[in-house]
Amino acid sequence: MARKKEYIEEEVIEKAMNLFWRNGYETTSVRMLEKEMGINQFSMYSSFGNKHGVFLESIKCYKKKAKEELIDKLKQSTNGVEAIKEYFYNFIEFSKDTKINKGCLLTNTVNELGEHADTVIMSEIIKFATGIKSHIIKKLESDEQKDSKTIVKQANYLMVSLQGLSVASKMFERQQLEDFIESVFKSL
Amino acid sequence: MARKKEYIEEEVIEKAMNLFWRNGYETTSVRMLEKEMGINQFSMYSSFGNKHGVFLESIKCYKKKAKEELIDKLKQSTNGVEAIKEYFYNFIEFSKDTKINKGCLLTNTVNELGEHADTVIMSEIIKFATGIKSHIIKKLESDEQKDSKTIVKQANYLMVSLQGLSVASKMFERQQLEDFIESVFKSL
DNA sequence: TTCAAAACTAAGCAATTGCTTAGTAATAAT
DNA sequence: ATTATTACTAAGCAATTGCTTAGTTTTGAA
Repeated sequence: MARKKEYIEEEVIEKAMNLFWRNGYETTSVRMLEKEMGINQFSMYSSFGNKHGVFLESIKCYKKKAKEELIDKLKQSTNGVEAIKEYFYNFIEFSKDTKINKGCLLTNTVNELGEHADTVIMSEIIKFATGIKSHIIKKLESDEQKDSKTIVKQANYLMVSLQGLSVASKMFERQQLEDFIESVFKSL
Repeated sequence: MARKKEYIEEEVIEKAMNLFWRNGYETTSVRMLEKEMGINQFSMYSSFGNKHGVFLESIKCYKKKAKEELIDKLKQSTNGVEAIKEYFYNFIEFSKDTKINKGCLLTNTVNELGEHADTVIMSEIIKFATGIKSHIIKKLESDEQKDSKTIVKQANYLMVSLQGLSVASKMFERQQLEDFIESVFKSL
């Protein structure tokens, strides 16, 4: 009855996501997306509505990828606090690019769009951050000695440190990042 | 012989700087700069060459302001490591805005432009970061017990933490930021 | 007062932005 | 084979981008 799509939406969104990850939202033009995704603007707009829609799906794609490559590993590990440290190191690998790292797409987005960021996108980001935090808390709780108050404080500390690692990975050398991670976990 | 300028370049640049600080480089258009600076585009271009030139001068203006309000205080203090902690707290006040903080203009810039950033601007940023680091090292050295190797490691740690604070201040509440700062300095 | 130099106003430039639309091609139930 | 439905191509839309330029006003030394 109708013609078939010549592309798989999930596949082209992953390409879009990588472009947004490298360049940010504003700097990524629809023409660039066209080329990278390998589809026409018409197809883009009929599949995802507008540039914003492409970005929103890219965010979801990123979350899925980060879940598979980072969060699931954290969840499965039985190493307690050491597992969180591994998460930090895994993140550096996860965000690797040509020489300079790409950071975390979600952190990049908040940093770029700030309060101008769409509420739907912001809620996606907050949900993700909340998820990571609760997993960190679980790992901290495996250390019996800690009371709940210090656990919350340490979780906050680790979350901000993670942000720091994301930004710093875009400008600092590997050694400095490792120094940072080691120092962060020395105090726990 | 010639007509007088109706504006003071230093004054209009400070206004431009505040706009860049709030919005970032790309999102700040020449029309917005026109309004905020209170001068015509022609004047802008004759004084500063192009948008990039306005930005470069804004960066210099930011560095000057940060020096006066943050770095000089750090330098003058005799509180050792405690002085660095005060620097962290002062930074939060320094970057305050309506509800959400603006972060550090230089960190924001690296984060936005990444490797696309102009080399002149990048060298300005690196010079600034190097300056802060050397001041931090001086304060760390006032603690006699530390050997030079741990001082370097701790300085790296504090620099990345500062980046983290900059980004986190754009999305987290005051309490979480304070928890972070306290945790950072607990381990030193 | 004259007049060249500099600073102003404002209109407009080409290029790029996100997005739309008119026309054509493929699909499969009828 | 016909036909309605959907997906494609590609041209083009208004709006905005950074920047320029033509023309006017101000200035102070000559």
